[in-house]
Amino acid sequence: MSAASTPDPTGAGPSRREQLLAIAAQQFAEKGFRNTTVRDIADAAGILSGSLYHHFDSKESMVDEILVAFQEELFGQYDAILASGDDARSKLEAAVRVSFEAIDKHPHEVAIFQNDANHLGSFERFGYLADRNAQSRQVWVTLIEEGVRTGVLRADLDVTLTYRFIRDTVWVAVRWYRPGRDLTHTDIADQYVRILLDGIAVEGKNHG
Amino acid sequence: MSAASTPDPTGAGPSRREQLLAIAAQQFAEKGFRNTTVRDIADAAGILSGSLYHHFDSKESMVDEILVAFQEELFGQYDAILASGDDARSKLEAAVRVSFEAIDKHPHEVAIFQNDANHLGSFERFGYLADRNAQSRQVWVTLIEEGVRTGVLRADLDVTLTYRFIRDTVWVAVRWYRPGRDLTHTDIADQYVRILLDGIAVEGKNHG
DNA sequence: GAGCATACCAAGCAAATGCTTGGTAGGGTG
DNA sequence: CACCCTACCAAGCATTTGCTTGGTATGCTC
Repeated sequence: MSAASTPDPTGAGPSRREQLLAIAAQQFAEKGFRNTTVRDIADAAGILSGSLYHHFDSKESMVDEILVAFQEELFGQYDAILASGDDARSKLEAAVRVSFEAIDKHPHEVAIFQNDANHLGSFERFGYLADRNAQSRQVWVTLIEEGVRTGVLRADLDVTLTYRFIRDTVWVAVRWYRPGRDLTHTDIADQYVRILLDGIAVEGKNHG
Repeated sequence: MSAASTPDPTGAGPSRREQLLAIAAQQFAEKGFRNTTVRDIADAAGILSGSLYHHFDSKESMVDEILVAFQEELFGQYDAILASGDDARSKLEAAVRVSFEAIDKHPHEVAIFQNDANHLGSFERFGYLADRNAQSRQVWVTLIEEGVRTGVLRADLDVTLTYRFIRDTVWVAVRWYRPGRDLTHTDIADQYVRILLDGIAVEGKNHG
């Protein structure tokens, strides 16, 4: 038990704070933010609930820290894609792939975002969630519109509806995708991109 | 106040029990099952929380009644589609349309199912949720496999992945669809079917 | 008008929950 | 050794939550 109370002087591993955040993220993802008690988190960490308040101000500040860190990483990748000189189809594919990679690397964070962003967003403290949501919409809409303009995507697409279709389809996969099973996130991204772009029907059998 | 405590002898309108269930469904859909308190429901109904227990055994029995009624209606429609003599593509389209119609007519029930089925399913009382989930999977997989067999759908489809793609894409729409706005549920179903079957790319521009 | 059913109130209880307070143990540093 | 920092415990408080209990008002029915 002495190891648990010993700080990490070498700085090699994650700090105790980061360890606790990872544990909290898992709990939040599994049960939702409001349904996770500070005692749940503390139990999972092997300490008492009161001890969490040595590291964090509140339960809210824990999710806050979790979400902000994740979003900064994700949107950094989106920005890089937008700034690249590739054609619209390649950029769209890249954005889908980056998203599935995020599900693979940060499943808890994505799940929290999917399940609790709506509820958390109603508090002033989490107003940035709405901003990030708008930013995400901007990324996808930009890519879709560029695709239509350059003749890569069908001109009769409802851009907003298509945006929702892509967004929902990609992120909702966090509900069933589990790393390390038969299909890798790259496999899934491949097939999703294929369905999204070309549909599931046999080519040339399109109805009018 | 006397009207509220007067039963409906004609049998024309919904019973008080049904009224309260509708109010509960809305609350559950908005805030989730566990995050909705019996006082929330009672407040929305204009009564005290204890009075709810004149009508229902528990908070759980309320969701139970809500979910069972909804599922019976939905799966009755799926069964009718499966039993019809239409071709695979028509049946697949019909199933998608019926699902969007369910979102339109019973948004609260669908939302509860989407958000809380996982959590509720861990209790023995709600074991039927897993059964219904399996039943739903069976419906879609049957339709997809028939489509592949009859040459309507691409033979290289991963059936399971395609099933998840369709299921997620359809039901997650409950998150943003609001009845009575610009797009009707029929409009949305049309476009979703089109994207699903033929993709968003311009025909003949398929890569690979 | 006596009996009964429906719909509700008023009050409260036991458990759970977020958070606080005061204290302890152990290691590093001067 | 004195001092301080990190990490934690022990105990508990105020509030919230699901649910219970005993009672009241209203209208229907015979």
